Amino acid sequence: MTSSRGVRHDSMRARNLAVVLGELHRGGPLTRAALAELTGLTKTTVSTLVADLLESGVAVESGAVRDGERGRPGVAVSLSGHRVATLGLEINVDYLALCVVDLTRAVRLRRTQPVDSRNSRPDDTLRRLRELADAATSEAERSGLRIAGAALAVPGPVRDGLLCNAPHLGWRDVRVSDLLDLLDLPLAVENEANLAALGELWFGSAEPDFLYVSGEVGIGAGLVVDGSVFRGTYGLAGELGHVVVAPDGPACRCGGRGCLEVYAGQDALLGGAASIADLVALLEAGDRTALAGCAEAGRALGLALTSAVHLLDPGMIVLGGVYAPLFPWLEGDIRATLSARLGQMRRVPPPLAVSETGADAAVLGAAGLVIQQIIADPARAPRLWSGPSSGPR
Amino acid sequence: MTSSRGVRHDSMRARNLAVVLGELHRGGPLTRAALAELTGLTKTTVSTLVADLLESGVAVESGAVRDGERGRPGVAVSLSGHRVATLGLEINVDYLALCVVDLTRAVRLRRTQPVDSRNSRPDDTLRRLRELADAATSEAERSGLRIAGAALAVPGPVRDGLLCNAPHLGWRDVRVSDLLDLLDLPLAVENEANLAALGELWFGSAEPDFLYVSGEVGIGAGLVVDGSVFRGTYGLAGELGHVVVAPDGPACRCGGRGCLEVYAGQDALLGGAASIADLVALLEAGDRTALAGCAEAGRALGLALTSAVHLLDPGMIVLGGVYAPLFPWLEGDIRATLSARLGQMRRVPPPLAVSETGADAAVLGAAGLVIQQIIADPARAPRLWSGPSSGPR
DNA sequence: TATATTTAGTCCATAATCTGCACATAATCC
DNA sequence: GGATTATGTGCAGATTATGGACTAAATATA
Repeated sequence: MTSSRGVRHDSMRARNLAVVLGELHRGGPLTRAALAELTGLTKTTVSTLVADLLESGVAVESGAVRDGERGRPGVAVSLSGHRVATLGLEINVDYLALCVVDLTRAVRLRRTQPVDSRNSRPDDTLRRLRELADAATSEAERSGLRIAGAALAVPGPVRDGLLCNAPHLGWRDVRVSDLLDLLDLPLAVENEANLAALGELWFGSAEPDFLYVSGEVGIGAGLVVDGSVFRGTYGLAGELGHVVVAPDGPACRCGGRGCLEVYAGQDALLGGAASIADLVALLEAGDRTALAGCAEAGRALGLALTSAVHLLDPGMIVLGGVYAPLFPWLEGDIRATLSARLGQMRRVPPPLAVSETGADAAVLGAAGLVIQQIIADPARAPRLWSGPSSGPR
Repeated sequence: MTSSRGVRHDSMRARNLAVVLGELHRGGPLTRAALAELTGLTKTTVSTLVADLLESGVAVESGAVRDGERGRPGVAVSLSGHRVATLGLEINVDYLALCVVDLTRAVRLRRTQPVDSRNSRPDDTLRRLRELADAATSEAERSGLRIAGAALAVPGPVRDGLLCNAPHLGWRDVRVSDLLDLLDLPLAVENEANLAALGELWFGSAEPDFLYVSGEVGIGAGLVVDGSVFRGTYGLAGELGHVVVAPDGPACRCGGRGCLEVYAGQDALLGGAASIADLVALLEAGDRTALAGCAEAGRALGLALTSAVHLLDPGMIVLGGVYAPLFPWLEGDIRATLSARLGQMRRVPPPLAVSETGADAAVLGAAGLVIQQIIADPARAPRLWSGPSSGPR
């Protein structure tokens, strides 16, 4: 809907560069001939584009390829993980996390630092995060990687780079990007649940359509449709935690009543247990109270997900965060509720699965997002085209 | 996420043609100089592109333009409504409808035929619709319009051109497009609520972000974000009617319990009244039962919309269909419920408004959708470039 | 083993399209 | 009436992709 600019020769080339890079990213190593076939460009054009990619170190030739067919073998070209990398950052309630991911989406570095940021001052937390990031950047550069961009996951909705409201941190309207721009990198800021969903997309199940349910202190969800996140109008979509489960239920800290979070948030789940690990131990031991709590949470999740399925139409549902270890005790009730309530509307309810990424889904998704941006428009990535000329020739 | 093809010279030109056309569509009459400014193309390029548009009759020059500034006045160029038009079609439970809309989105023709299609045979209904469409096409062509494409609104979810399930018609898995392709036009098929939302976008409030709530026998909703409809994974998104309002409420025909439709569907609203007009009369007369029914429906809508706001993050909420005439009696309860429940999460709840389009929002949206497709890619519109050569030169 | 066939990748002349500048045009300003 | 300013067009030149010829390197076949 927004105005778009005309295409000139240089943007045509930039686009074709992106198309070639995109195919390399999707299809693993490919010969120039295969790239020509896939993109519809001629072999000549592909050759010149590939030459640019090779020169910049974004791609490498990885030896001859035998198709088992006759004819001259092609030279496989693939993305190079040796030169370009991105930085994923996360601020959460009780830890800071970071990772460095290369162009092939291989994780090159991870760091987690336990920091209790409940009711913290944003400046302090951000300074600490910057120190972490600086150290990681140096380390990455020592191994020949150039950090081309960064993204930050925060536990709350983000609108135009402004963290609107992070209740568990006690932050409100924090312009996070300003405070971190000393990193001298383009920095994207995004909701933790959305980035965790992307983490699951690129580092987990690899299904292109699903709803990632992030069970933390709060409950968020990130919907991925055809490989990209649905953000809604203001980036506030996916607040599964406050979907109405019981109109006259107990009050929720959001001001409503009977929200999902009241029944299935981390605090509700824990009950008497001190931690999720403890809770799992209790469940394994067959503790009545713990089992009943989980069953109630499962039913509540089933109800909220019923509404979510009707409104969002996810391809599948992936449970992550604290729900991952509790999955065996939640699965049955969620599935039963969904099946009963979706009844006539769908032949089968969306499949239900556990997240395949660990606790660091969000940082991974953050780093992966920047990779995606680079693949989508390599010509605009600032640190890609080093040297005297400032872009692909 | 899906593979995309390389850009060649002809696609560069096609894209620029679309960009220019898009600006004309958004910005009313514009001079070539203004177009050059807006698109970033040179005046020369714009001139040649505009020449193509003028020659094909898609655009017209509409006289000199005085900016009040000095300098040579420009010639205003605008979309022409005299040559290209599209056809909007709708099959609903108790009527067939149709409209012809020209490139400027002016409505050139409307037809509605009351037909009770409850438990009908698809073939019969489609044959009747085709007769209507043929007649309208002839009439449009007599006034010099060329129908360049059509879209059809149906009361049920659509997936890949297949009408999956229209409970009120009693249809299931009907390949609607096949049965209508005798029209010899490209035909898109889409859910009634989604198209009604687009109708509201283009022929109503013109806000770029909103959730259109379509109250009919069933309750659907179409979310528009930045001028385009959100469809979910399989095109089933927006089923507001089956969002859970009361987990243990009365059974719904969908198999669930306590769905919104049970409280606020047309049947529930009508209560004893014979029609919506009757109901309005009762409400105006202060009938206790009718008022109580509306209040309950309003509260239920408020609850379902609370969940919808959390999950979809609409810019505003527009009530259409039978809710339009009942708006005065629903507004208060909906607003109160939303405000109370969204409390801490948002500074203000999304604005609530009545639809500005009448009952024919869906047909209008259907015709408008085809217009949008033409604007977005004029080079590919089959009937645009008539004459010996089969495309822009 | 020699030759034909097939496929990969490069070279170069050609074609399509946009740009940049010069220029004619048409209005206002003084 | 001349200076100024802005619009729109013509033409040479730049950029990029194409298409066919050509080289390269493998297998198939005689």
